Amino acid sequence: MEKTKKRSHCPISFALDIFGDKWTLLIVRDLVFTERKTYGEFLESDEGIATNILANRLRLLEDTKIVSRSKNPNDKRKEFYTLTQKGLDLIPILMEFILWSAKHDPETNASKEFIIQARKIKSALLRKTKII
Amino acid sequence: MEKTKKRSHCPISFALDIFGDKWTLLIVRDLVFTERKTYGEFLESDEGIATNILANRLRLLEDTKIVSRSKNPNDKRKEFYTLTQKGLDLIPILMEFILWSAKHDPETNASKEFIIQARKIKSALLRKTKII
DNA sequence: CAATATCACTTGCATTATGCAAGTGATATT
DNA sequence: AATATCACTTGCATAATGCAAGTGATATTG
Repeated sequence: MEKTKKRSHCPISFALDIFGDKWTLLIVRDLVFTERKTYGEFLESDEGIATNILANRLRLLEDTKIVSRSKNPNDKRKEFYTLTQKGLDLIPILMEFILWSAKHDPETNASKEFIIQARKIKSALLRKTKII
Repeated sequence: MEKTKKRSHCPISFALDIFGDKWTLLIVRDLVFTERKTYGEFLESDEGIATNILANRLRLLEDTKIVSRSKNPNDKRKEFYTLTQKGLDLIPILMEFILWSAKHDPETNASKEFIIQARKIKSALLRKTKII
């Protein structure tokens, strides 16, 4: 899989070249919102990523410096994956995904309280800046 | 192409089921940030989408109520595509994509002024809500 | 300490999606 | 009436994905 070719330097196209697929941001989601941090734990996520795809995406995330890996000193078979700053910078994107889906998926799992808090932040901002 | 199957009701997975690919959000980008609104105009975008993929994605965007189409009364060969409210609600996601890429692509095309303004909005918010 | 289990992958192969070029049918222009 | 344009569709080659069965290194168990 060739994920390194850039189609243009449009910032949206640049981002999609890296995480324009159905799996990459789910790994980032697991790193942000769950305790999952090893290969085996990512495999257990509900969506059921295939083993080869997971290995491929972890390599791409590492190549693009979104995650870094380190061996667990207590069990040298295990690798811990953690987000770099570049990866942490994806959190606002994830937040907007969540807000959009919470609004447009009638069966969303997103917790009401989470959405209320996230929306409050945004509306406070919009009032302050008089954009709307 | 089957884009209607939901893998889970995780809001991030729900969003990725719809626009977790390299093309869908580029069409939305064109509708938001450019004057492009017909099939032929989308084809001209720099990234070079294939004709069959464009047709497929426009159908999916229509099926998911993100865009709607209407015939041009002056030239009945032409279809105009426009964003619904659900499609307009994607703008914050696009904005976060732009901010992320502007930060992490050293060769980004994103205009400095645009980024400065977009960042101001966000930092005003963060100060106000004392999140950081 | 030998046998077995676990972990993080890789490999092979079938299925599905994408990319490219060449149509096609309806409408518009010359 | 002939040709051009528009929004697609079709066919086929190539690439990505999904699934099941390995593999090699380290850990655990009897």
